[in-house]
Amino acid sequence: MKDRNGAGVPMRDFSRSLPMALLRAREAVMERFRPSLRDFGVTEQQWRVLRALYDGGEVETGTLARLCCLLTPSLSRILKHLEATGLVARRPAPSDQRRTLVAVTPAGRALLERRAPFSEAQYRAIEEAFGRERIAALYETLEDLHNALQNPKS
Amino acid sequence: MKDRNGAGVPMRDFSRSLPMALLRAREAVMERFRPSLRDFGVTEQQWRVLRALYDGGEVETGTLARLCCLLTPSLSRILKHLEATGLVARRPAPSDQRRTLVAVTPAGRALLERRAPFSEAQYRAIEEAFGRERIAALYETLEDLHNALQNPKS
DNA sequence: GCCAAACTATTAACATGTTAAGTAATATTG
DNA sequence: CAATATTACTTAACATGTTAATAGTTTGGC
Repeated sequence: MKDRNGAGVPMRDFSRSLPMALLRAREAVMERFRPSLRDFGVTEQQWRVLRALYDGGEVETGTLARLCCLLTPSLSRILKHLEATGLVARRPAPSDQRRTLVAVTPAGRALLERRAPFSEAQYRAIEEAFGRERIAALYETLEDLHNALQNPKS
Repeated sequence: MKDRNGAGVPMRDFSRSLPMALLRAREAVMERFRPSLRDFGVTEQQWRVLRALYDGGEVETGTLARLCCLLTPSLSRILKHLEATGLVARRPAPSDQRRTLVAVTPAGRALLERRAPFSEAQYRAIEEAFGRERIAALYETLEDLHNALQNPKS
């Protein structure tokens, strides 16, 4: 009898909280990456931004926020910091002065390339501990879940 | 050729970031719960604390932090807030004055019971959108991942 | 061209995440 | 039992999460 209150709606078991389960798993993963982030003097979010900019040229702030799963007020502060430390560069978009284009600088790229091996080593350790195929399946499940919730049946 | 830098360590595709994948999925889930949290005037973390206290009596601060996946400095501030608003009560443990015991108050319990139905409704919607069995399987995978990373082969 | 509406980025305010330092109580050791 | 180490919690400082408000641009009707 989980319903200790008599209100008619039994309280879900705390262990069956989907946000908690996702958070716990994420924390377990992040524990592996935090040491090298700390060693290189960047936060998790700052790294996400640099990482998203590595592949190519300039990206609009709004797009960057979606890519990094950051809200624009957070990204605004992060970019201010990254610009101050010379890791990214910003300029207004020529065609639309409202938009800002962001790009990684050579210094930012150098930082990315120095830390990448440490990150990859942890990925190998994680895949060894949990199984390469299970990790791949998890990626797919998580993406499916995201899509299922993002696009309601309309 | 992903290795655009010549450094010998190709950069992992950004879409294959496990922390990002877990975060994106979690954000998609949380979007469903944020409206009612906001309506009831509690943050996600405050709710986690109340939720963890619902089942029973007094819980030590350190235990509560582990249960809620919060760091103790964060929990310290959250408890101060919850105590000030009368949703929880704290007292020093009789046997060890260093420890603090936390319990939910009747007001806190009332809040829990008022919001619970809204939360459950979202769980039903999520299960309908994604599948009850797939959700159950995901819980298990996430717990396995947590355990695999928590307990290294020693 | 003018004005209201929509859009983009930023700032503000409060809450939390993260690491380091501090404080008080208890446990250990010599 | 006194000096020391350890433990539990808190505080501090800086970075980010979250929501609301603001400022500068652009767009669309008229």
